[in-house]
Amino acid sequence: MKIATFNINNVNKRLANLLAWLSSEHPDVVCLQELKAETRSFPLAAIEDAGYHAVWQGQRTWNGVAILSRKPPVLTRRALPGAKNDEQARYIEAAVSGIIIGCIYLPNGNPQPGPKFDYKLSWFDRLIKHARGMDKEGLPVVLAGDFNVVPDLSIDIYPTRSWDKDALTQPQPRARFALLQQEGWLDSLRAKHPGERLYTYWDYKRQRWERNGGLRLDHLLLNGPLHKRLKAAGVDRWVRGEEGASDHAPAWVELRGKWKS
DNA sequence: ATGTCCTGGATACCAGGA
Repeated sequence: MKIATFNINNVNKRLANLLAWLSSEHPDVVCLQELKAETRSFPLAAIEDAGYHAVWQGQRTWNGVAILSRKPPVLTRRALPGAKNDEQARYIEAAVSGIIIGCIYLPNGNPQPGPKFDYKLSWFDRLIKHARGMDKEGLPVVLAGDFNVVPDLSIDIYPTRSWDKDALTQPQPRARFALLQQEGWLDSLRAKHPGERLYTYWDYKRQRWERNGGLRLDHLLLNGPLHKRLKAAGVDRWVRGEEGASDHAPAWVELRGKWKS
């Protein structure tokens, strides 16, 4: 069972890229971020034609998240709990094949310091709290998405000082990511590729893709009940090199065990 | 500081977000 996360950076603008990747890699479940489409503008017909069911939460202009699945996902949430007036479409959750899939688009947080960075940190705190609650219930959970965090500055970003003041590299969000790991959420790409430079995002600016100036921002975290099932993990880098590509590439995990309905 | 890509609102570019 292959579960992937892909910041598509406008699902309608890059629909051809998405469909090409789906037909080539055949993920069973896909978490999408940055749909940049209103709920009614989600390209459901094309996604169904490609063999997927979907649940999604759209928003005009910004954000937007979706979960695609070869078997019908059972929607469990369309927002992250813990805030009364958070209108931003950054979280959707569904059960697929006995696994809870949390699809995450964590706030970018720039510029920092400032209110956007504060929002990033409070959103992250809400995520940690919700993750604890789900873990306590003993269900297998995958938290997959664009966390907008570079976990380890020595290996998850190309050698540079350019991002030193950026919200993606600050100690506060990195400490929160580390806390999730301490609480049993396995960083599956890192677990399968210790010591290896892995990137999932390359800025459009300054030929970052051509120079492999990447950052690892997209993560798939597994709670305890899934650790033993982790078979493989990787990044579909080729997607970033296609015409009209998103600035992110898909990241994925392969889990052992039957794909059950 | 720069660079890219895209949207939206006010135009016939520019601000803003990522």
